[in-house]
Amino acid sequence: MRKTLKDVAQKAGVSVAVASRVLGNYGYVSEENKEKVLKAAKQIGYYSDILARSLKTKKTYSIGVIISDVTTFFFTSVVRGIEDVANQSGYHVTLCNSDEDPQKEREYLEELYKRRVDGIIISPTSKNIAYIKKIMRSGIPVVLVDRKIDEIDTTQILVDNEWASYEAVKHLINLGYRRIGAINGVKEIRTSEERFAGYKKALRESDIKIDPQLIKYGNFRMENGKEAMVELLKMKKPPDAVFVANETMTTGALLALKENEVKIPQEVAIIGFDDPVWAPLVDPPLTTVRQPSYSIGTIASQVLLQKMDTRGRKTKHEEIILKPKLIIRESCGEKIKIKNK
Amino acid sequence: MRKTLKDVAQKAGVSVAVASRVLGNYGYVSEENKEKVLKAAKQIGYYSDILARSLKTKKTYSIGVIISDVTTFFFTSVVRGIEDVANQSGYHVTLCNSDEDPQKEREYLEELYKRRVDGIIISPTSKNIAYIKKIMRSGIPVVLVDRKIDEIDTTQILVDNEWASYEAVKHLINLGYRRIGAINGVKEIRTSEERFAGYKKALRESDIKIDPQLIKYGNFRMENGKEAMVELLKMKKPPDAVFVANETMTTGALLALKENEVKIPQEVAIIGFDDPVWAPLVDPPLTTVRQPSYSIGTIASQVLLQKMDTRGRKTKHEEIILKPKLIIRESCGEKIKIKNK
DNA sequence: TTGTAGGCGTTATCAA
DNA sequence: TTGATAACGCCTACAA
Repeated sequence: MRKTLKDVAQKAGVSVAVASRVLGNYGYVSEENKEKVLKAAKQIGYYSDILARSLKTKKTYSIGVIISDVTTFFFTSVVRGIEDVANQSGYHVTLCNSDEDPQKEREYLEELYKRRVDGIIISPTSKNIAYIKKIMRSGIPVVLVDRKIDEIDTTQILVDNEWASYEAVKHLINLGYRRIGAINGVKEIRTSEERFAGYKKALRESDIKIDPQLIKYGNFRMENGKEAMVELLKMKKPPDAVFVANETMTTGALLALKENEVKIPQEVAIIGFDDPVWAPLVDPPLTTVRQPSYSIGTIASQVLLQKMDTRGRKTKHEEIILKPKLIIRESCGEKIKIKNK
Repeated sequence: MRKTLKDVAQKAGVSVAVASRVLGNYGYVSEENKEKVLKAAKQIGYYSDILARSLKTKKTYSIGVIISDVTTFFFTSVVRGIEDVANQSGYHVTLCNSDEDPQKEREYLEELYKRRVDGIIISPTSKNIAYIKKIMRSGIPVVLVDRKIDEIDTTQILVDNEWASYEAVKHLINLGYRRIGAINGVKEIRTSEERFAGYKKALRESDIKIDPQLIKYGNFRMENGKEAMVELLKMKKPPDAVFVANETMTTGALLALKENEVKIPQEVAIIGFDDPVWAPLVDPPLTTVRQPSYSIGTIASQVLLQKMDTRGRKTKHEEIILKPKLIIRESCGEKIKIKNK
């Protein structure tokens, strides 16, 4: 059976209060008793029951993380970042995949609330804003990552999406591409909007007409990227370059290109958001926008830890915006050179 | 402030017992009171406190999962499998990355124990066997995945590693390769041993001498794979094919080949364990051993759920062995054809 | 069908 | 310094 404080106290011949004090490392205890308790605890293999402790102290030393899908490189490294700093401060993280599904997101939020996590880090859909606010009001600090939500007054760790995709598309334009397609994420998500805005801005700036036919929307999933790319390829006049707004859709798009034996970049150039480990290995090495994903995680964790310390104080809307980086490899080639060949 | 059952009861004008009964959905309650309670709970925004409940019921409805690294495709999909079925039964999973570090593994085991998870799924190092047994003895069921440990009497969801790597290496031999290198995982892990055994068996069967110089060991990490491949390439007589024992090391090995501009498979053929989404996209498309990772997860979860139901009954050592599949793409080419070119 | 009250394992107050 | 003892929020005999 599971050992309790009472067992320890009995074994050590002291009261539970004393046992609790030495094991909890607070209050006054004589050296003698301290030793006795420690020894007894070890002997019977006692481990404190966090449930009971939390019930009493109102601290669970756990934080909840809700992201859309651990399966991607981006979130995977955000999570590692979060964990690495949270663990260091003695916090445990419980992870939830919302799969971009507001319903699931809502359920996980409730679950985390019920489990009394001390704080939450979330990459939110835009459908549970009211509930997130409610949770915050109840005293649980929340930090947003990756996706901005104006209505929520807390710290948000973001990436300069518009700037990054602007740079990416401009890169294509500079290389001589003019018919540039885009495979975007779902419209409702701020991140998608921003990346799309960068795309439009770059085209506009170069006086390239925006052709709605070249613009596709997906749900950030592989299949969507694939389908979108297939549609693009099927056009009478397909694009000569494509900007893809995230990692999984890029994988899908590349798969489509492969299956249709389209030469990259000779027939279609491609540039993707997110820079997974395999980007340099594909054929040809993929030019990408690299997000500082691990840093997003560590910063989010640090900010949250701090908020948990100063609980109660009202938090303001605050944005920490990180700059992604364009990693130029070979999937965009150089339109001009290609033409001259 | 957080609402409690008492608040609900007060609001509904009944006793906490009644409120508890309707919210907990058990026992007798009049329709009238049921409605009143439900309404009150909703109005004040009540959510049960799982901590308190768990303390009383001894059930946390959460299971702990310890794997080496969520960052890999293999574990990522094992975890998705686990979660998908656990969630369906109302269980929550808390995830821990041990990074192959026995110390960390031990800490997480303790943490999960303290947090009173109802069950544990672990892909273990071989250093905490005694502690795992102790946890099991205390009544928490444990299921092992991916790595066999003879001394632990519980269900283990495994993959036929020896057979799979035997098939992989035989594939290379059939294609005409004779100088076949191996980049293995750490020796202490059963999985590594088994994969290495398959390699040896295939060579032996074809009367190919096993050259210790061609055999490298890594810690399942990317850098290791890279270094090992570099060493292999530096040999006066490098291998003409290499078998790599897991995904991350394969990534590293491919990176090394790329950086050294080694042509695959003309100069060195390569075959990797694990089949990440990007395998078909690399240059050339990678021949791999695909493990049924998602199934490993779902099965582990199902088995664990069942064990949690029949708690107390003593469990036996039992192995569920799944067959991986060789996915032939182009990274092994055909030695003979290459020679004839 | 309802309500009272004790207990889950800890922490923490207060008197000794 | 120590030890009773009252919470923490919930469940659940048991009595009514």
